[in-house]
Amino acid sequence: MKRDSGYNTRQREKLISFLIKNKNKHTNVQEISAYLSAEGSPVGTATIYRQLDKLVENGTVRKYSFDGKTGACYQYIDDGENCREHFHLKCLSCGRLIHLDCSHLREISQHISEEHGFEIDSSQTVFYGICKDCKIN
Amino acid sequence: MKRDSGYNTRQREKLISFLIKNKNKHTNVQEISAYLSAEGSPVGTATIYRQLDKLVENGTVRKYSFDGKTGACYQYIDDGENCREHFHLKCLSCGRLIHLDCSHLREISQHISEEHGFEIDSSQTVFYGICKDCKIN
DNA sequence: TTGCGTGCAAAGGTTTTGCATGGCA
DNA sequence: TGCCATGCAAAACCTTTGCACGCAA
Repeated sequence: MKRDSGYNTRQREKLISFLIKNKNKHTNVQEISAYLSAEGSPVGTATIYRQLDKLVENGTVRKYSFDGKTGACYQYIDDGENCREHFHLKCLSCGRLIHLDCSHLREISQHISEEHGFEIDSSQTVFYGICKDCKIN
Repeated sequence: MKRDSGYNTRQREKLISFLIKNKNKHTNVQEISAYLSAEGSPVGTATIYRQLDKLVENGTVRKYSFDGKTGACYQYIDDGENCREHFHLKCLSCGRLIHLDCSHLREISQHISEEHGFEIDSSQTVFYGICKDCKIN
C-alpha cells in the first residue's frame, strides 16, 4: 500500500486529517468541503474529489455508493484493522460499518472462486443492508 | 402486487414490453430511451423515469444503484422466475457486471440475517473482484 | 368530463474536466 | 527546474420538476 504517494500539500493534509477524525462514520464531499471552509482552510471541490480518488485508489479510504441521488460517501480505513481478511456490512440507515469476520462467510469467496471463476476482493466489497439495531426501530 | 395500476398508455406498454424482453439482464434509462427512439416510438426521458418509479413501487421492476456514476439499472421481475434475490459481481478490471443467481449464495443472506442480525439489501450489494476472463489475461 | 400521463425545457445536484497558476521535492 | 496539485468555471451527467396539453377510462 503506497500511502505516502503524491505530494504533501496543505489541502491533502487537511483532508486526511478530517477523514481520520471521522473514521468512525461515513462522510461526503459536501461535508468535507463545509468543514474545511468553516475551519478557515477551504479546499476546492475538484481537489477534494481528486484527492479522494487517489486515497481510494491506494486503499486509504473506502468509497460507498448508495443512491446515485445522495452522492458517494467516504470513510477512512485504519491500517491496524486488517480489512482484507474479512467482509464488511454497511448499514444504510445509521451508516455504521460492521467488520464481519466469520468462517462461514469466508467460504463464499472460495465458492465463487471455484464455481464461478470470480476472485473476490474483500477489501472493496461491502454488503449493504439494515443492521440489528436499526431493524428494531 | 398492483401490477395494473395506472393508465394503459402507449408509452407504458412500449416500456414494459422492452423491460420484459430484457428481463434477463439489467438495463438503464439511456438504453431504454435509445431503443424506443430507434423503434420509432420515442418516449420522453421524464416519462421513462416516472413510469419506472411506479413499476419499482409496485414491485414489477427492481432498481439497482451501484455506482452513482453509471446511473441506476433496472430489471423486470417475473413472478416465480427471476424474482429470487440474486447478487452481482463487478469486475474491477473490465468493468463487467455479472448477474449471479446461485442458491449457494442465497444462503449468505439467510446466514447473515440469522447469525448476525443484519438484513442484506441485495439491490445495493455488489461483490468486487476479478472475473474469469480477466484473470486469464 | 376528470384527472392522470406526457413532453419539453429548465432546474438540481454531484462529479469531471480544461486550463492557467501555484507549490512540493 | 520539473511536475504534480490546485482552483475556478464550465461542462457533463443523471434525475427531478413545472407547466401546458393530451388522452385513458
